[in-house]
Amino acid sequence: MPKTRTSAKLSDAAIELIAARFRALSEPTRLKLLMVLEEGEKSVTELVQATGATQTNVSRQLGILTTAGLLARRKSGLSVFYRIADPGIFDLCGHVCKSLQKRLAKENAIFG
Amino acid sequence: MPKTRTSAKLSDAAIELIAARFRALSEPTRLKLLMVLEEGEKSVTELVQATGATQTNVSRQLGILTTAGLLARRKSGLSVFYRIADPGIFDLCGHVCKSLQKRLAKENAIFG
DNA sequence: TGACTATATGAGCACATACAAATATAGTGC
DNA sequence: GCACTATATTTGTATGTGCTCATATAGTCA
Repeated sequence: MPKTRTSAKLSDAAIELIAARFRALSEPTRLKLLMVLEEGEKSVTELVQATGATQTNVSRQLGILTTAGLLARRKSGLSVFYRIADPGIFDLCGHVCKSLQKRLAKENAIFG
Repeated sequence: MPKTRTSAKLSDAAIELIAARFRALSEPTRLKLLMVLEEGEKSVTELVQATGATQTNVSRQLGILTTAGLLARRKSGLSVFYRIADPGIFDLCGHVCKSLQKRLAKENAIFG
């Protein structure tokens, strides 16, 4: 029996969904927001302060992350609080970090 | 003791590297190439046939994936063979798939 | 060398999107 | 209602990039 392949024969629509999820994670501004939110739920104002980005841009990127299903929204009075909807993201980031470290170590070894 | 956060206080440069890796995975054409290559090493011509994309575009996307460190190249005669350099990618795709399935199931449950 | 095949690259178009400035919306308290 | 605050959206601009057509490069074989 052949080794199982996880990604064989996925439909074009499924592939597009996967690509979209990666695309949501492909901007530093959005990654920073996610990392701040790893501490816990935060208001837009807090996120503006934490990231140094403009309010306009923070709102927009939060909207993108929410539409992508990565964040959840909760309104309370004047404020809107965002929180991580899918903690699995951090596993992804962790994997990527490990992979990058391995690659850089290999490149260093060549020139070391 | 607080729960360990994997992504706290990463430098801007590190965050940009992570974003770049996700960006490399954010296009269906490139995901398709990776999935075909999961079967094993393939020439550009084989990849053109397998994906239905133009030769120009396949070459270009293979270049991007190689620069991103996801593929490795091997020349043999007239042909160039590409292979997966970092099999960890498929873990990433698997995680994303599971996450998407969970989300879709939840959305279905709401309307079911 | 010349004809042929496989792959890569340059130029240009079309489209997406990150960002900012200004404005709109929604909620609070007087 | 009015002033005030917090968040979202509209508009415009600049930049990035996926794709294609045409061409260049590299290798094989006669």
